[in-house]
Amino acid sequence: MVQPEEIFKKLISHCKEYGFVFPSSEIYDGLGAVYDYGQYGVELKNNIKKYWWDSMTLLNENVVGIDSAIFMHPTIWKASGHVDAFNDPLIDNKDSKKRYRADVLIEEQIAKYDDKINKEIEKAAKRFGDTFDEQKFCETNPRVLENRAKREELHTRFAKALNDGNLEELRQIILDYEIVCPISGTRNWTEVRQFNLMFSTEVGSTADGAMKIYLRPETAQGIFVNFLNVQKSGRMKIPFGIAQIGKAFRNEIVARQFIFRMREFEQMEMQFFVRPGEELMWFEKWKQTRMRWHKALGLGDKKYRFHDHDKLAHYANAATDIEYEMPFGFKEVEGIHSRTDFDLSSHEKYSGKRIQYFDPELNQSYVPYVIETSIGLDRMFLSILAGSYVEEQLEDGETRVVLRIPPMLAPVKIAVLPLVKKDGLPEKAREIMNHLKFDYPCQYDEKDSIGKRYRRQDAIGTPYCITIDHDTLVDNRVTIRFRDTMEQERVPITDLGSIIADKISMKNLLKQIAEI
RNA sequence: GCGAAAAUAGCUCAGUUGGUAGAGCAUAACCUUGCCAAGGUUAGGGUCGCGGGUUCGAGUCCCGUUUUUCGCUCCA
Repeated sequence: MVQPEEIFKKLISHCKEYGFVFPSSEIYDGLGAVYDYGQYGVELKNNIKKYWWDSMTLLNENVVGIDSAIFMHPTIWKASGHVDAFNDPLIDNKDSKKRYRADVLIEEQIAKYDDKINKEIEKAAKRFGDTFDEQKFCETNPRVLENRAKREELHTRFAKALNDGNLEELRQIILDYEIVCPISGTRNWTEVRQFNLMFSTEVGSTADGAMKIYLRPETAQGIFVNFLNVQKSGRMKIPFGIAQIGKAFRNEIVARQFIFRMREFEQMEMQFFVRPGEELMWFEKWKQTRMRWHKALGLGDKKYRFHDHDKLAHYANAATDIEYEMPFGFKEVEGIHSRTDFDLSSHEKYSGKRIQYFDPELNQSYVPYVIETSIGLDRMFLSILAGSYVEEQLEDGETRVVLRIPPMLAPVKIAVLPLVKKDGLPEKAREIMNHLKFDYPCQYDEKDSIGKRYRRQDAIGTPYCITIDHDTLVDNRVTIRFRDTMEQERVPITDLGSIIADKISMKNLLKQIAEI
């Protein structure tokens, strides 16, 4: 029994060896958590995009697409909450391995001085009864004075460090005041780090005129800020959706597990705008629709599950993940969130523009509620490879490595193989390929034995191999060999199109999810 | 970010107490063969992740660093 962990390692090797995924900048030692897609990877990825895009825009009359810029006005990220939510100075205790906000630790220390002072005052108040003069006591009692001075000194230092954004000073304060970890009780601290999720850059050439902008950490905001544009120019009526595929960037501190968590990644998002009060009904509807989309690929229904969120984000009133069983456990591939009117309202507030929809049936205006479906394209890619990669034991004891990629997503659909590279077979093969290549991604191969060529195609997931032999020259029939069963069938060349077209047609896949 | 492990050819790996860099598969050419990783001949490909140190001498020992995997942590 091969461990899932082993399979994952093999899958990563396979991705590199067969041109699906390469580490970025590899000849310069690589760049952490960034990957490039190779010649077959990009085809698979494009096919996944097409499946998603068509399922959104073709199957739903009321869903349209956009492609917004990665650069956006910086205020957008204030409105979305991304700027404020991630500006905390954090510090780790190496013994307990717990992470704290450095400013909170210091504030707690300040509170301790306050406690000490208050205790002195309470004690004195009990002792002196009605004659107790708190102000005078505080001005004369040495212990109170000492604690007050220390508190004041700490507070001044702390305020200055915060103001200057001086992270080293924050750490020094924690060391100087001998602040310990509440759990381990030790002072074994790491550096203080500012966790900023967003990558920033500058627009404008000179330091004076330069404006700090961020690479988008999600594609959703590009849809929200274009809500009015699309609604008005497309004469869209609620409910309707806007779909988008694009890159997003997050400066993850821990980015790992191959392409599962990358710093640069691609999202496929659809924001569906609905009447307030109807959002949970639509949430449920999209939950089912999206799960159907996943399961239609045929990787196995048991590999998918919902994970409903108990703790909801500040903007959501319902949320679930669609998880896929990766070699390293069930992991989120897609998120479906009921985002309420948080985003549009926030943009109304920050932009000063009225972002509302006049509903003729209700005869009133409102800020629409939003159901978001957001899928990580790279994770989807990984789930398909993980679900397709098989090391198969053959009857003769040999093993073959085969990628059982759903045929409509496979990077190469057909391999055209002359049985031998002489006697006019290559010429005949070329002739057949020249007919097929306009409709299907084909690959021609005449090197090595036929068996070896079949295995090479198995390794990149090509569903159909067509072999041209000596008889072909006479009867115009070829052997078609099927990837998954290894079975062969002899068919007329003229039938090839009809045999293959059906099986790799995206249309049939879409029909599957539309009809239910 | 903390801790652990690893890094040698495109891939998987070997490399003896420190003494001139290896295999299998893959790639390319030719011969032979022809339906599931065939055989033969030949060729290309590695400053052993990078930088220091110890040593007469380092792939091998020590330190640092980068990258990857795993555990913990984080993921609005």
